[in-house]
This record gives sequence, structure tokens and C-alpha cells, in this order.
Amino acid sequence: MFLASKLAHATKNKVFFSHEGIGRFGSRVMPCHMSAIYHNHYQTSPKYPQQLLLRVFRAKKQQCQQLHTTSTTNTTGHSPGPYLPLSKNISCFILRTVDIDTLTHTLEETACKIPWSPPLVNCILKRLWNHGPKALLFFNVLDFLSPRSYTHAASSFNHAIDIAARMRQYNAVWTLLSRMRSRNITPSPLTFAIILERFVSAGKPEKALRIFLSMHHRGCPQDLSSFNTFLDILCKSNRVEMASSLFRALGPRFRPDTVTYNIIANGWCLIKRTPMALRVMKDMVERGLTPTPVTYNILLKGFFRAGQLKEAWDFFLQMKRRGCELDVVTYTTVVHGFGVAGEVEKAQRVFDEMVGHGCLPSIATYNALIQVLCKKDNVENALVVFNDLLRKGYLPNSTTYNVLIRGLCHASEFDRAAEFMERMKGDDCEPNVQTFNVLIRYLCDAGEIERSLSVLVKMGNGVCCPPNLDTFNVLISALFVRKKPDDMLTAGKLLMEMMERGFLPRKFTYNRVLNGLLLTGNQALAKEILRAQSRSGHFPREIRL
DNA sequence: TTAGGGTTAG
Repeated sequence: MFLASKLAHATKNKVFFSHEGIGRFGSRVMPCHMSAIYHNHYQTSPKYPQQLLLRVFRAKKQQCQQLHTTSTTNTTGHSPGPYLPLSKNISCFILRTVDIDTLTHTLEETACKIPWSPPLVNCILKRLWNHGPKALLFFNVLDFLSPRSYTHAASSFNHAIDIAARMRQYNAVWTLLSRMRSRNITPSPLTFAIILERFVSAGKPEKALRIFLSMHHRGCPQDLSSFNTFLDILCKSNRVEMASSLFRALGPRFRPDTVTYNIIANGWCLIKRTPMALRVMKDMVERGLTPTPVTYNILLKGFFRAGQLKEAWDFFLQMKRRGCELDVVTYTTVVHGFGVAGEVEKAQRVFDEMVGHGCLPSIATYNALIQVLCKKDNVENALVVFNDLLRKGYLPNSTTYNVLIRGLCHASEFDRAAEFMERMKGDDCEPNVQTFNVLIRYLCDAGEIERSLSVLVKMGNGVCCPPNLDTFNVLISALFVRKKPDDMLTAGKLLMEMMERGFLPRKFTYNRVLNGLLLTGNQALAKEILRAQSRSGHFPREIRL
């Protein structure tokens, strides 16, 4: 009964951090947030997981149907996503079930009773993103249901492949790819884009090249589009030299187009080698291809990125003189570029002139100007621009609020920042993890550890957005500043919580917290962390227990 | 996930 009541609370997503007043940990009296962390930490695996997982499903099924019905009449036009509540609860259940054998058994026993669908499965996989082993376990259990009442969609295979590749489990990647084909699902260019990107970001571009060259043997022929995708992946990981060589070697086979040239030009700009980007533009003209507004915008941004303000301005003027199309991206680039370089007046002038030139600012342009004013001028002036955009009928988005909230925090205006967080909700724009992280970071910097922990409590109930790796890293680091023994205990609980949520702590964080706990006589929690770690099948890099 | 602009802060 007690466990059932716990889970019922869990399904409301409020129980873990809903305690108010004073709680206790051992003999130590703690403020409410400490109690909340304690409660969250000690949510153990349920005793009868099958029944409880089904209970989660039943409790949410009706809610999902209601949401599905109401979503069509939602005046905001935003569907809350009929799968959201169910996916949230199933993924919470999976993350909180520590013992892998119990979890496997529970999933195997109950999975056949739940009507799976690709959107639901994909939602759950995304929520399990930070805990690769459990995500793949979930995927595999569904893939081998007996009798086979559900077959994974291509999109779910793509998610699973991405997760396996992210963990650098390359054998699992190829197994999944073969299994995909055995289920009569052809791997798509997207499947290979995912694989190629993971190999490149893992520092294996040559292996990625071999995969690209042989992908037709695995059911997906190469074309210009997949060639461009691969070049772009290489360029975005700062391997433009390799992309250029490939472009020269394979160009005749794929017949490069404007997009190909733009990708390579952008690659040079990303590493601040604008002369090379200009050469690419010259090459494309010589090959009979006309540079597009995208080409010019890439170059323009490249000059700003490289700190070549004079060249950027000259290029901008030249674009005007030659009658190139100056679109909203061009103006946003210039406003932001000059602003972050400290030339706020020039940024403001360009912003003011764009309307006169027949180009309306987008919300991104406003965001660029607001950010610039917050960083290089005054947050009060940024608020004037914010009110102006409201007056003109623009709808601020989460970036608008985040840059403003950061500006207010930077000016130590925490109460006003909190007011804006409330205001976001009124604009149908819930605070996201970046919003909370900004507030937490600045509160920590100001030494307001308790207030920052209470922000974590707000996040942790999962209603708005769960904390991410940054959230935990910032908070744990801050707990080492005051040198208070109680802070070590809190750091230990945070480490425990982050592991339960599937995050892999850095070796430095892990050792630092364990040492802190041992030095302050908190051996019990240190052992608990070690046990949880060894059960999770998830290890901090370079840690072997 | 065939190309370009706007969110932390290190």
C-alpha cells in the first residue's frame, strides 16, 4: 500500500520535491529542499514492479486520451503531445529501477500488455537518452517480444543506433543495422548520417569515410545529398581539410552543387580561415555556379567570427552595392556581430535601418539585439527593446526570455529575473533547462547556495523540465566553495540523484565528491554511491570499481 | 541530418 501510494504520487510528478517545511536526514534537521533531495534519492525500486508499471500505464492512459482530444482544440496551436505523460512515467520507472535484472524481468513481463506505438517508443528513448544501457535494454525487450505484438519503426531504430554509437558500442550499431534490415526496414540516409556523425565526433573520421564509401552495401546508395551531408558533418567537427580533399577526390563522381560549395566555405569560416572561404566562393563562380544569399551570409558571419570587423563591414557594404539580396539573416548577423564586438551603436543603427530597406526583423534579430544590450550596454535598455517588440506584436520565445533573464542575473537582479520566469509561462513559453541553469549559475556565483538548491527543487519535480548535466556540475562545484561538512552531504545526494537520472559524472566530480564524503565522516553515503554505481552498469570515464 | 542568423560560461 505504501509503495502503491508512492508510485501514485510519482505519476503526478510532484512527490519527489513537494515536501514543504522542515525534513530530517538522520538526526540532522534540514531545510525543505534537503528533505526533497533526500526523498528523491531514497525512492527505491518498487517491490512488485510489474503491477506498478502497469498501474503507471493505466493511470496515464485516460489522461493521454484526454490530452489527445483536447489537443485539437488547443487555441495556441501547440499540442501537448498525447504520449508525453505516459512516456514520462515509463521512463521515470525505468530510470529509477536500479537493479538491471529486475528491470529486464519487469519489462519482459509487462511490455506485451502495453499498446506500444513508434511515437511513444521514441519519446521514451529520448527520455532515456542519458542512460544508454537502459535505453538499449528497453529497445531490445520490445524488439524481442514474444509473440511479436510490436515492431519498431525506422525512427526508433535510428534512435537506438544513435544511442549505441554515442556509447561507442560499434558492434551494437552494426547489429542494430542488420536487425533493421532483417525486419524489412531499409536504412535511410538519415540512419547513415547519424552513424557518420558519431564516428566523426568520436575522432574516427577515416572510419567514417570507409562507412560512407561502403554504405551502398548496407542498403543505402550514396548520392549528392548524402555526400553533402558527410562533408557538412566533417566541416562541423572542424575537419574542413579532410572535407576539401574529399570534395576534390569525389567531386567528379557526385557533381557538387551550390550547397556543396557553401558547406566547404562554411567549414573554413568555422575555423576562422576566411581567405580560404573566399577562395571557395571564387571557385564556385569559376565553375559556373552563382553564389546565393546563403553563401554571402556564411562569409559575413565568418568575418565576424574571425574578429575581422572591418572586413565584415566592407563585405556588407559591397553586398549592398552589388545589389545582393540582404535578408533577415544578413541583418541579424551584422547586428549580433557588431554588438558582441562592443560596437553597440553600430549594431543598433543597422537594426534601425533594416526596416527602411524593406526587411522586417525576426524574433532572432530582436534576440540578438537584446543579448548585445544586456552584455555590452545596460539591461534596462534591453528591456526597452523587449517592450518594443511586444508593442509591435512579436511573440517572444524562450531565447528572448533567457537572454533577458541572464542580463538581469548579471545585474544581480534575481527577483526581477524570477518575475520574468513567471512571465514566460503566461506567454506559453515554459522556462527550459537553460533558463534554470542561468539562474542557478548566477545564484551560486553570488554565494546563494540555498536559493540555487531551491531552484533545483523546482526543476526536479519534472513538471517543467528536468535538470541536465550542467545543472548538477554547477551545483556540485558550488558546494565545494564554503568548505562546510553539510555541503558534502548535499553534494553526495546530488551525485546520487544525477546518476539515478542517467547522467555519467565526470571522473573529477565523482572522485571529488567521494573524497569529500569520506573526509567529513559520511562513509555510509559514499558506500551507497559506490553500490549504486556498480549496479547501474554505467561508469564514469576511467573509473573501474 | 544536403548549406546561412539569435540562449549559459568556461
